[in-house]
Amino acid sequence: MVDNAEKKLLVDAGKRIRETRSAQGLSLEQLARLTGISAPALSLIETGKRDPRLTTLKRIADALRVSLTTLIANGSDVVEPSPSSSTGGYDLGEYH
Amino acid sequence: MVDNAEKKLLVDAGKRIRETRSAQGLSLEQLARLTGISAPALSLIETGKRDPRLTTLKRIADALRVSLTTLIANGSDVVEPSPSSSTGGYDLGEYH
DNA sequence: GACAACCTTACCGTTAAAGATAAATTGCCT
DNA sequence: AGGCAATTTATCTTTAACGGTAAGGTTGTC
Repeated sequence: MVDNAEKKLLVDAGKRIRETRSAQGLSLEQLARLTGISAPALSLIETGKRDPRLTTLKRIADALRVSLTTLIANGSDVVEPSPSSSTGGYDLGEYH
Repeated sequence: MVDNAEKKLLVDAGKRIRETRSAQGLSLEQLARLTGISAPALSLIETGKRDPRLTTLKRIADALRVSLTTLIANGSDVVEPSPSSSTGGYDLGEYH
C-alpha cells in the first residue's frame, strides 16, 4: 500500500492533525465526537497508517476549525493566496 | 453518501481537476496513464461522484504538476465562527 | 449516415476505509 | 507499586474506492 512519497504525505498530514488537536487540548475521544469519526480511526490517520478520504479530512478540519489546506499543505507549496486571508500560520479565529 | 457540504467539496475539487487537466490538453486516458488511476475513476472524481483518498488526490496533483492545495483550496476552508466562547476554543474541560 | 475521440455509466472483483468493540499499551499521576 | 486517562492495536462487519472491462452517450468531422 502506498509508496514512500505517499507514506510521507500521510504521516505529515497526521502530524498536523495531531498538533492542531493537542494544541486545542482535545482528546481523540472528543475529536471523535466532534467529527463522527471513531477514535481508533482518528488514531490511524494521525499516525499516518490510514489513507483518509477527502470528506474525512474535511470533517477533521472543520472540527478543528482550520482549513483543509492547513492540514495537507506540504512546505513546497505556493498556494495562491485567496485574498484577504493568508492562512499563514495558526489561525486563531480570524475569519474575515 | 455524504451531506451537502461534503458533496460541494467533492464537486468543487472535481471541477478544479477538470479545469487543470483540460487546460493542459490532457484527456482522461492520458491522465489515467500518468496517474495510474483508471479513466472511469477519474471521471467519477472530476464529476464529484467519488470521495477520493488523500494519496489519490496527490497522484492527480503530481501528474498535473500543481499543488495538492490548489486542487482543494476553495471557499470551503473557512468554517463559520460559531462564537460559542470567548476563548474561541471548545471548552470541554471536564470530561470523563 | 458512419466514424472517431472523448466522456459517462454500469457491472464485477479486490482492496481498504471506517464504525464498533475490546484488548493491549503507554504515560502520568499520587 | 497501583490506578487512571489516553492512545494504540486487533478483530470484525459494512461500505466504498479503485481497476478492468464493456456498454452507452455526446460532439464532432467527413
